[in-house]
Amino acid sequence: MQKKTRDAQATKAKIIHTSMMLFSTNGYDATTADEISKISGVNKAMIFYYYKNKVGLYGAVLSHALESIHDEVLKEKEYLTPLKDLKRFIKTYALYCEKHPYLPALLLRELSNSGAYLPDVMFDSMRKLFALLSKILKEGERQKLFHNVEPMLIHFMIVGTINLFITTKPLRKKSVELEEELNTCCDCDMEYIADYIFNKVKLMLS
Amino acid sequence: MQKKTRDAQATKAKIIHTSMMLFSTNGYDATTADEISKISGVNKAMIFYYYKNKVGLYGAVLSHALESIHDEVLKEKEYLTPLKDLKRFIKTYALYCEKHPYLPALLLRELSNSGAYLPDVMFDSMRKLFALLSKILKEGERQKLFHNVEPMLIHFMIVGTINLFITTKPLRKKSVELEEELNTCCDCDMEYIADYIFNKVKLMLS
Amino acid sequence: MQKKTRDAQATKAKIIHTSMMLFSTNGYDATTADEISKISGVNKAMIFYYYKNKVGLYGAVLSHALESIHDEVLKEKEYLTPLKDLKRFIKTYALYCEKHPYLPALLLRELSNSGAYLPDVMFDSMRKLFALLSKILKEGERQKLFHNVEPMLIHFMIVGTINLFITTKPLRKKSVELEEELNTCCDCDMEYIADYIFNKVKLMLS
Amino acid sequence: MQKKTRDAQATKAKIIHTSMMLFSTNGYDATTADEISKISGVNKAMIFYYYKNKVGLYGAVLSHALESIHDEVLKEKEYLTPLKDLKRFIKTYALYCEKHPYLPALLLRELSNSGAYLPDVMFDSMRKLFALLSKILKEGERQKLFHNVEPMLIHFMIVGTINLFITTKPLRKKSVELEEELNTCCDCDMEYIADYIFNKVKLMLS
DNA sequence: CATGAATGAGAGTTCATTCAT
DNA sequence: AATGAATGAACTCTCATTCAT
Repeated sequence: MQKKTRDAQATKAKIIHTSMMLFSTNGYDATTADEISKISGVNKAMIFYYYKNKVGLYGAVLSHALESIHDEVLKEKEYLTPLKDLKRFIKTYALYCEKHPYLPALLLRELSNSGAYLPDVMFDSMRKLFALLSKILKEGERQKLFHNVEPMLIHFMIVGTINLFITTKPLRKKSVELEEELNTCCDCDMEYIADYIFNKVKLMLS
Repeated sequence: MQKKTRDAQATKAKIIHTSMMLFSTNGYDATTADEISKISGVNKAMIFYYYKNKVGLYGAVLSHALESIHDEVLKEKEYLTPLKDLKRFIKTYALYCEKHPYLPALLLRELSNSGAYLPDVMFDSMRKLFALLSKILKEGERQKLFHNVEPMLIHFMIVGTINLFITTKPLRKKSVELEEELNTCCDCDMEYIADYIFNKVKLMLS
Repeated sequence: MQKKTRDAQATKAKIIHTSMMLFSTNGYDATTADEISKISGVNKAMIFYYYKNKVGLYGAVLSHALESIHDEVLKEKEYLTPLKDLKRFIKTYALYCEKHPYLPALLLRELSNSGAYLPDVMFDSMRKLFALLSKILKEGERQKLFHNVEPMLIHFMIVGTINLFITTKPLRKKSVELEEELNTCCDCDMEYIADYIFNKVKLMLS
Repeated sequence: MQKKTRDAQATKAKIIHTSMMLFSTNGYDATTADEISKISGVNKAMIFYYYKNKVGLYGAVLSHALESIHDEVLKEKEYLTPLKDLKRFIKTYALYCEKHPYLPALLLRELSNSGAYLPDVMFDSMRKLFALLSKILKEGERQKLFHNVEPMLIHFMIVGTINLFITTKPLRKKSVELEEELNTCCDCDMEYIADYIFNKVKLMLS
């Protein structure tokens, strides 16, 4: 009869995790409080008790999802060589996305709205991420290692590729089943992807 | 009061164009028949009269948006050199997206759902697009012009960059206002982008 | 099978009349759209279709209730003698309230809120009513017929008495049943009330 | 965090005073336990701990508000002359209402419901009040001091005027701002009102 | 073809009330 | 006595969809 948890932390965690899953798979609008409640096993009213309203919940979910990105991707305070920094950037972001597959989906969804309702926490994270890469690239340029750098586009190449790679996983599988000739990199693992991207970016900046 | 146009084609066109705008800016769920009706000036019931239901309307909108991609991007039947084909591919896709800015938004939205409800017409177009690039790249590999090609990833680099570039336009503007140091390629034009991408891809495949 | 009325006027009328009854007997908050729908036989959504939201409905109900007050009470354009005008004022207001017993209840309810949310239409009506009496009283004063006039208080005496008389009807009945000695004017009719008030006011202003 | 007062009387008092304020300004339905809790600083559950449910709380609030009316208005056991008694009645009631401005609001609100849910404690107080006036008037009639007395209506004139005067205070101010010509007795003080009413009632009963 | 009225199934949110500590 | 967590029943409002004209 340990059903009545009376444990605020546990309840909040259940709400957040269920919501993150539903928001990223079904989108904001198609995710209902009823569904979150049913799947998480938490009374519907608790969602509003803790997060005020649906928008508040969404913000909390994003905050939670982005929380670790600062620790994992942006933590590196000591800079090495631009090349090593670049490699680390790509690898960390790729692995981070693999570990939090909800993030790319949420990101693309927001962008599909032109970021009209993009919560601040997400906007900030995106900017910091870009600022970090930008700094690395500029330092490389200064050291004559990188040439003809357009940071924004390089950034899009890296994160665009990784995001698409993750969000299209089911589609690529489906595609392969239909026509085996197409090589959709279905079984590639993340390490490989990150290395491949790094090598290509290195080449294109040489 | 004499609004009774009685012109099926005109009515359908109004519905499709209004819907395309609303779907791509607000998303599927947040777009209501009432809104489409009010903005387009077409009676709400007509939407269902012509397109059966909301999903049907969405499919029609996508069909319409993708209609031209076949003519414009995939039409090229005669192949030149792989390099020229690659350049043409990138340029045509970029310009196509600029001409139909709704498309990238709709695409990202669908992908953010892992393409779970991706309409067939869209899935097919995406596959054909990839198949075309794939063919070009393989021919280049056969001719020893391109090396170490992973078509899927190259594809993602190209279309991911272009899609992000278009959908992030408002965000990049906003970002610049906040911090002028960051170069977000705010004033780059599409021709420049396409050329830049082509050159970088050429470099990375050499 | 004449059930589907498809008659906007009839539907609106059903909504308004049912709402007026419920608002005045149960108050704004305790009146639910479900109840209005069930009692009126009109689909719940139609309430919002026609009146946008609950506040809109309430406003419409008030407008409707007050509509006639201008015709009946305020219509008199030609002034006779102050005494005759005063008598007419009291009588018309009293009979109007008897004919629209919802009005006094709605009025008291709004006032119990200090008129914080008093809709404009109601505020205006109240002011016009007072302005009319004020004019009559001042003219009487000018003709030395009335003495020591404090228009606002005279106004309160008249409408306060009538309003209380109408809204306390059930209570007075109940009171009589408990203790027969108290004379609560239970069977007084409106004509008598109006005459009584007029005579007393005449006396007090002499 | 050391808010645990553990002082039942103080807690109850906080609840009652906050509730009285909220009930009279926002009405029964629009007053929520959450709001009472937040404003009073008392934990929400304590409201139900002490007063069982919302109706119980409301009853307690009314009891509290009416408690003093017996002491202040009804206490006079020794009767003087009818005229002096009448004057005292009006004055005491007027001053009492000024001291407890919540009461008139609560009263009007209940009456706007036709007293359907009027708590017994309030009903009794109202009856006792009327009984007192009734007795005074009858005695005056017996002594041939008052003529043509309809006690209920006289009662309504007195309390109706005072109640309206108090509850319409904000409205009268607002009205004056709009149209300065109307004299809404905005700055009249209670003593003046009570005297005016008494004089007018004396005149009308002569 | 076209229109406005009508419908029913939710969706988000609120709130009185209870429970466990 | 006091607290924060939990609950379930409403309630307002929305929206895809259908009907009658």
